[in-house]
Amino acid sequence: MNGRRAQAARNDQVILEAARAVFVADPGAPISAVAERAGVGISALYRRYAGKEDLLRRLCSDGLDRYIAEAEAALTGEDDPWDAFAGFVRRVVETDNHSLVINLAGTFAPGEDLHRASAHANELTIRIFERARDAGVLRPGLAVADVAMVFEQIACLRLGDEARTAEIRDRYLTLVLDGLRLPSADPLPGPPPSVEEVNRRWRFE
Amino acid sequence: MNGRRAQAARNDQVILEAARAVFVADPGAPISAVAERAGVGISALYRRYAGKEDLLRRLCSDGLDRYIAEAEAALTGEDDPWDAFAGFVRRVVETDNHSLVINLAGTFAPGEDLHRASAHANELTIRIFERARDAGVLRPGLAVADVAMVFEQIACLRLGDEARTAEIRDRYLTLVLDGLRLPSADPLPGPPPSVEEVNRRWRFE
DNA sequence: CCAGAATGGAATGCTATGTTCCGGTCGTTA
DNA sequence: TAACGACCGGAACATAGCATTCCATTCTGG
Repeated sequence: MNGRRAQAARNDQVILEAARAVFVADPGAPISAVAERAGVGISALYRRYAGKEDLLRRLCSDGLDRYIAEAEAALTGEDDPWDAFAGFVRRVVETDNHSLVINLAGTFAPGEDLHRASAHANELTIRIFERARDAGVLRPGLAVADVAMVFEQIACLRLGDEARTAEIRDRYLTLVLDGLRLPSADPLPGPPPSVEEVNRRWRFE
Repeated sequence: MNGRRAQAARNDQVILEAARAVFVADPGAPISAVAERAGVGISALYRRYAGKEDLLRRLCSDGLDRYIAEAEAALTGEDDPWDAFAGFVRRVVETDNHSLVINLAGTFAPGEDLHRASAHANELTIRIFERARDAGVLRPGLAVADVAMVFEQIACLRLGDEARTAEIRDRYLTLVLDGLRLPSADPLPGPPPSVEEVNRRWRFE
């Protein structure tokens, strides 16, 4: 149970969590900040990842997995289409998932697996969105990609420490969700973002 | 009309505009990017500003002046409290003023004049806000500092080129403003940001 | 025609940061 | 129990990016 092997396994976790925390707070943070936060040396990082880009890819991949898990939960665990939609959005915001994925997009070359995961995430989001739309609880004229933009505009809010930031985000997310749940209101101005527009920020190479 | 003197005067403008454009797009941009965009050499910059920080201060100061001008226009030129409020917010977003001020905050030491201007801007914002609130057109529980957070969450939206970005921002600003104009709705959750919280991001030294 | 303002852009010095390397620690196993 | 090696901390190294300086050159106002 104890021993070098066990510490190494624990470090796997500790390092991932530290990396997540650090890069969510500052996407341009140096590798050394991750090591410091994890309470390990830099070697412990390079033993596990080929380089910074490799770590970033891994974080992003994990982030997508969480997103997918939330989306699946929303599709299977909730009956009311609006509650499923709003709950999903709220949970993604709470876990700060979008901060991570957005901030890191473009800083590394995504692999084939990331593409697939991304496509899957997209598809699930569409299902959640269309279920709500078909139920007639959404403001007219909304598109799936609007959801991504909502994530983005909420994720950029920061105020003081983590707890206060969560509070503030909840505040404005409520505001925005109220604005989305208006079947009788006028459509929003301008063409909605297209999925292609939203995806363009990734570095495809 | 022509000549070295005239070119220099023209360059004053060209450089300021280039700097504004460059730093709005990327707050961490190098000085050389400004020179390139302005089509001048680096010397032309250093002849006018003592250093990067000096230029940033100047940009920020100009930004505040524009903000103040918009605020005063809203207070004197418009009768309806809601129209004054919404129009003001819209114009500030359109000129991308907040992007600049927010992005640059904390990267330089503000001088006494900036403090004064900032206080003035704040005061005008309060007047616009309270006029709308007292007219009963605002959602209950809103605070002045909520306006700053709205600027922030809209300013972080980017999509493709400048024109498309403006469209998208207009789209979500409409969404948010709709959410603010709901006198009968429930108050938003959580304590609103305080002015002090919002100002904390400045580097006071 | 010339003193000097204005400029372009290369040269300089520095900082931040990714990556490598080495000496040390301590389970593990023969 | 003795040596082996996985694992680790962190200093050392190499480099890229950037603010700032410097100087040769251009052009003009008197």
